[in-house]
Amino acid sequence: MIRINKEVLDYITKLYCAKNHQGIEILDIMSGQHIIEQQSNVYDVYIVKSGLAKCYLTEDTGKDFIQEFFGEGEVFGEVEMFNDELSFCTIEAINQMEVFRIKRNHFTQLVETDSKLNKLILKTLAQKIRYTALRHSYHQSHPIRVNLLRLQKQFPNFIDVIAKRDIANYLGITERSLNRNLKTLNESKNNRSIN
Amino acid sequence: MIRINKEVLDYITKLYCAKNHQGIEILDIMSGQHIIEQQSNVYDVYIVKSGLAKCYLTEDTGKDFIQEFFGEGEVFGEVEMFNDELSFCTIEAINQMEVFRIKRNHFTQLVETDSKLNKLILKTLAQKIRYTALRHSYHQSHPIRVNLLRLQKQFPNFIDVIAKRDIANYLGITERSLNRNLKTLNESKNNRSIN
DNA sequence: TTCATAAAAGGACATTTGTCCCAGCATCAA
DNA sequence: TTGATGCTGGGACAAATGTCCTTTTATGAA
Repeated sequence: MIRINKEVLDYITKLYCAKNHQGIEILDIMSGQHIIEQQSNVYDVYIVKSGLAKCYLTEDTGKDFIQEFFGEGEVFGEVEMFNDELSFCTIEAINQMEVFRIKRNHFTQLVETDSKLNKLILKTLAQKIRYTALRHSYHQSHPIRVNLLRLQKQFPNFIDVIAKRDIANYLGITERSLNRNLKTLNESKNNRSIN
Repeated sequence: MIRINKEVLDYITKLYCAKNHQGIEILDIMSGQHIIEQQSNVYDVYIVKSGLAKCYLTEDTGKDFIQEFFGEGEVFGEVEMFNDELSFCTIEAINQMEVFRIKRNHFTQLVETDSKLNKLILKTLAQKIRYTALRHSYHQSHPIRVNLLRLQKQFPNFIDVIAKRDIANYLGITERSLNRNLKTLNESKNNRSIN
């Protein structure tokens, strides 16, 4: 649900300092701001320094589907770069953020010349494939209630950090359905503590 | 649904010939054979030369979730390699296949030294991220009927090539539900042709 | 404060999907 | 032939989810 990548964060931070900020800038992002817009060109690669963003696609039905929540060290914009296509998702800050920004050409050059970064990016992409596969499979194969319990176990306070609508869009369900399940979860929890 | 990657197929075929088969072998795979097994070590990277495989995860509930169908040029085993983890899915031939097999160490070395292959693999990984994101979003945001129409448009004969059970597992629904939707689709088609 | 707006919660009903089960049909071996 | 087995399609009912709508509770701006 909330992805972080400490390895990348450390490496980019090191690069940022070592090269005396050349080619890498830090941006402040307000909550609600769109860093990347669906169906538009992407000219830079970003790495989350602090704060939280949601990555979502808007369908022709008007429904939003949240792919992931990006925390520290998560990279975005790189998929569009390697594919050389328009962005397939929107990246929106859900609180105050700081991000590293690296221009496309500069990032390409870094990946070509810095073999450690090259490996790190290969690994990062592979991780993205792995965890989205695992998550989608789990969501499809388990009832909503079980998915909520799983989130609760992994991120005990997710319900406070992330808006209900976003949680519903992440699970691919309606808010109504989410509420129903949360209610029955709490009821069964209370019943257990009474008995 | 059925992924192919001509660019990779061409490049690997070229490598296979140029290096006089060194480090790359071709394997014959029978229908039904498991090339990679979930939760086990992966010692090689594979590229589909011909035939079709399904890539699926089996959940603790016993349900299978099909990630994708791999056709010519699709790469697998590389995600596990870059992550250095056990396989998260099973790759099973659904008809007679031929695959290229490259040993892990050799593939690592190729990716490090052959900058064209390096770029190709980066692109391949990025494509996997992109199309799975698009597909899952579409599936979650549209009713089954619309998803079937979409498959029908993209792969007119998918219903003949792929078993019903596999289609259901790909869409994350039961066979019963798949049948119902297929039936109403055909009925509305017949009604249109009558009027 | 007050008003406007958004977020959260849930009632009522329609629709969809899942579960369980059975019938029909083909295949194959005894 | 006969019986066993597996595959497919679909009926009937239960359960889950979506849709629509109302009420309440924050939240923020004027």
